[in-house]
Amino acid sequence: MDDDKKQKRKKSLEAFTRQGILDAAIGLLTHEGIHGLTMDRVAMEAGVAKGTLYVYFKNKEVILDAALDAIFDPLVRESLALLDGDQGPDRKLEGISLCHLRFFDEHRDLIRILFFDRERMHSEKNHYTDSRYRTFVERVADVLDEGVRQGLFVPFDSRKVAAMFIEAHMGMVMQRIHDGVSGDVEKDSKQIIDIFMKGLRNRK
Amino acid sequence: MDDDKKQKRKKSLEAFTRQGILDAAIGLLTHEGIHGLTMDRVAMEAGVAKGTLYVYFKNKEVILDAALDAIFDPLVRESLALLDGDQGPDRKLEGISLCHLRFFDEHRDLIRILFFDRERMHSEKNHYTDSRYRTFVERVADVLDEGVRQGLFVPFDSRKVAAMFIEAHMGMVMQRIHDGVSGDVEKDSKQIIDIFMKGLRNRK
Amino acid sequence: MDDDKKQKRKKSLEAFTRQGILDAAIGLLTHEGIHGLTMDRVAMEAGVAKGTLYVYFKNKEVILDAALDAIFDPLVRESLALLDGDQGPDRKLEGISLCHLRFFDEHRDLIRILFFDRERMHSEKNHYTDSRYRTFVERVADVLDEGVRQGLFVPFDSRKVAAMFIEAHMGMVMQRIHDGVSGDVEKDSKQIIDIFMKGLRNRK
Amino acid sequence: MDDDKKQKRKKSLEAFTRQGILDAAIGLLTHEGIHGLTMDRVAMEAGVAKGTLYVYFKNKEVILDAALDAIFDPLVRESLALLDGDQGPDRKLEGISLCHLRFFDEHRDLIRILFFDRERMHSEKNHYTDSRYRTFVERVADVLDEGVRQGLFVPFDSRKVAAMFIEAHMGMVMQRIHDGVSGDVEKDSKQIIDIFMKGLRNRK
DNA sequence: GATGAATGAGTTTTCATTCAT
DNA sequence: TATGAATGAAAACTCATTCAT
Repeated sequence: MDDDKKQKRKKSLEAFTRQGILDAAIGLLTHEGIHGLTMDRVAMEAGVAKGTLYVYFKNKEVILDAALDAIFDPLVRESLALLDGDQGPDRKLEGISLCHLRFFDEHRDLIRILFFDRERMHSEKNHYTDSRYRTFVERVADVLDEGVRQGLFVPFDSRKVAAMFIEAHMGMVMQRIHDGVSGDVEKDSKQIIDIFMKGLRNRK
Repeated sequence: MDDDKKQKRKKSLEAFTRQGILDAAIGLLTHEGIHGLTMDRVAMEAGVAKGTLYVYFKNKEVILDAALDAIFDPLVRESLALLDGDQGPDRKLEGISLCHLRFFDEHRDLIRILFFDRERMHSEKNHYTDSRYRTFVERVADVLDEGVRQGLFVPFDSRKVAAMFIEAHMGMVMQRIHDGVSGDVEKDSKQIIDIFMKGLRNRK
Repeated sequence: MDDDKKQKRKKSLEAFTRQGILDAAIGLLTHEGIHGLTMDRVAMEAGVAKGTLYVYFKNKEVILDAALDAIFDPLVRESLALLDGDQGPDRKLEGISLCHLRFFDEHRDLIRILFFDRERMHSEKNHYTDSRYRTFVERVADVLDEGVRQGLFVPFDSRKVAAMFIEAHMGMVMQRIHDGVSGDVEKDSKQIIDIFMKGLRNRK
Repeated sequence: MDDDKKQKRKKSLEAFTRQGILDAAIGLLTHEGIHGLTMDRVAMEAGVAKGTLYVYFKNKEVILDAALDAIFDPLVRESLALLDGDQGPDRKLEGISLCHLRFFDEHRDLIRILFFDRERMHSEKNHYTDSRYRTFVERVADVLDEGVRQGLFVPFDSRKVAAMFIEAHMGMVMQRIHDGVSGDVEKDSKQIIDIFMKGLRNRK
């Protein structure tokens, strides 16, 4: 029992340090960008020695991946909750649209990380990295398919359209950032939804 | 006349080396990505000494910029020709759509460069870099505005929609690449156009 | 207590490496001049990796500065001790004279470093560098002023004369080096003091 | 005779180019300092090709030397004229003092070059460089000796005192520059002369 | 003689990773 | 487990000099 306790304590302590490192990485990533993420800075920010990083993570790549996962976790979580919900496909898409626009509106620093992620994503060696994005496309495609099945939409290659839908949001976000506009997310979301709904809707 | 000839020869020789360096940079960029673009590699690939690079280009940044310009030149050229043409807005958008899909279909390696460019684009220090993209957005927005003026489209924030339109293509391209599908660009282009046309069309 | 010991050991070890680097820099500086001071050479001479230099010093500039400080530290220390002493102004000047001549007699290699320092000193960007020299001029000027106040000297622009006094020593040192004479510092010092005392003395 | 003319023409042309290169080097040296003197810049400034520099001068070192000679030529010339004149030793020293102070007052940019020269001067490999300075010391020493012979001064090691005398001027100049004072050279010259005259004067 | 394209050794700096303690 | 001193490969950039034309 004592051993059990000890082990538990140890584990929680371990998790604590691990999380501290991750938090440091996330902070660096969001506030200073990809180039701010050096092992030195992470260690310093996390308040541990450089060597310790390698106790918890195999190498920088792994830290980066974990950090990206953690960063986008809220968005992914909210999106999946929506997609798994019991609303109709159209309402689900609206929800997705809104939460994406909101997320990047609040975390505009993340945009350049997202694009960095894309860069890695499409490099041969990092094929595995795109899992986040891929699953998301699949899930959105599922919703579209459901819409088609319900006779709401005309038939189409749902994954391609899903990708378009998602990227269209990125275009909107970038334009918003460029314009320096932050508020009124709803209107912009409505614009996107409007186009895609009209564009896909099955008119009897 | 002799002098004229000489000068011509010299100039062409100069241009030759310059082009060789640029070609090396382009090759590296497309096949190995941004991180493959080191001055050492460029020099090696171009078959010149490292110092020679600095005779023709002030620094790495300039080479990178020139390479990106050269890479996207055909696309930019074709796009602008279309946009400047005298077709109706709808035909122009169709043309743009098709030539983008075709370009990235043939140069799929370039996708990750494009995203890298995006990354730079949104980093504070390189604000100016996005000129390529920005002007393109503006031009597409102009076409959309023309469509609105002609009563073809309902009114909307043309720049936001333009950004969406362009990005939707990127989504489509990425999905095509993921699917390993290359042919049948027309169909996919039609899909995009279909959505946006229906989505924006003024229904009397 | 164990911890205390450990920390002490660690600190001394750290100081050891740091000093080793500094010694290497000093050696290079004195024996090969400014142009011998490359990071490669310093690392090699200190028996550490190049990267290690940057663990202990931010950049080359800092190493150079630290090395110059270390080199001139004995002279500065002795001079300031003299200047802060409670002897009369005339005895203080004699002391300064003697210790300067002695110092450069023993470290004649350093002369050219001194001049390098001067060179930096008067280059626009390194205005701040001359602090070593400037404070010294000020201090000597203070002594001269004291002499004036005591009625020992006639009034004059003390800082200008201080600069002259110091530089006159440099002239003497250079001439001694040229002549290949090393001994009999006292006599030469007396010569300088003689001129300046007679030159400045208030005759009744 | 034709050949003779041709040769003359050639020679004068040659001298012309040579001088142009030298002028460029001098301009660079005075306005941008030692570090501004790159072969590229010299060639550009002189309006010749880089290779041409090597037709007229063996290497950079030679250009530098020639440039320094040219820069200090007016000062050297005036000084030697004074020293060779038929005034008394005291008047000669006064003249030297004044023309030095004036020279550096007008060409304060040159100070840092002078010190750079010093640095080279005392580096083993460039022993020969100090000839300018050495001869000057010798000449001043001659004047001092003359003064001793005339019973004007007490006996002393004239070369050491000559070096002191010259360096004292450098100290004065540096202090003047530091103070940002430019005018009233005469007063400062008088100060130096006053000290050395009283210091060396034979009082019956 | 004049050119200027090309060179390449040499310089500073960064940073992920290792390893003895 | 945790440390952090040490590493060294890799990167960008400079510039005096050479040499074919």
